[in-house]
Amino acid sequence: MNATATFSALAEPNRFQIVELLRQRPLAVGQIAERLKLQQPQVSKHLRVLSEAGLVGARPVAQQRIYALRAEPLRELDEWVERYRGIWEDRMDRLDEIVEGMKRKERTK
Amino acid sequence: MNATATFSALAEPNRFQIVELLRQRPLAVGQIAERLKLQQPQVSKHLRVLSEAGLVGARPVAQQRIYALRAEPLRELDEWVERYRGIWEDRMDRLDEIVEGMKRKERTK
DNA sequence: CACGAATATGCCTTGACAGGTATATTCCTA
DNA sequence: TAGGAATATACCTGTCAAGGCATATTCGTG
Repeated sequence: MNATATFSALAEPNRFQIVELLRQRPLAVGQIAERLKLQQPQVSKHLRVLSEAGLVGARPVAQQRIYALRAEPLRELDEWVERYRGIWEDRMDRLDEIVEGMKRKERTK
Repeated sequence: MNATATFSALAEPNRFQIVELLRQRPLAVGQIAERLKLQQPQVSKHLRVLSEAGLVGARPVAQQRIYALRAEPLRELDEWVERYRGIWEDRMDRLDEIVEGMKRKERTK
């Protein structure tokens, strides 16, 4: 589970847009380019990155390649963020208590 | 909800590590540097980025600054990925059907 | 109030990456 | 099988971000 790979793929705005677009349904490269008003080569490059991150997969149809989302990285992302649920289900900001604890000399190290 | 900002903050491995570390409990800058074997200035810089992304907050205690996770971006991330649940709860790979649909000439445009 | 501890900031260098454009590749069809 | 459509790749260029290091800043304490 390489989380940072997923993050770094989604950090680029155009790639993020592509993923959002593919959430609705699979699309060919040209269709993506058209809808996002991007040039075809850049779309291909972004798809490459997304593909290497496992976020999309392609299927050839004639000269077209239909790209679709792949579940795994997203599921892993879901599992990752789930481990942080406590942070906002707890009343968070345990900061105060912790800070108090720290004032008692280096218990913290 | 600027998702790409969150992604781009978490895309950097050291920052990701910092977040993982802070999940357990808030820490001072020096403690983070020590545990991750990073130099203090870099830690400060990373914390700055995380802070601007809203992922962490600081609280001064003497000359120290105690950093802790902040819930909001993580919750938003959770909400975002939730919208993708269908992708893996469905049997995914609607690819096949869609592809078939596409073969019927440009219904897709 | 000088000193030291903890942290932030500034500057420099280097590497990664995104866009632009041209071109290669693949595959259908007349 | 030549031509064109759809897509991938190569190359160049500019930008930006991360690390290293020096230094500024803040604050408690003797």
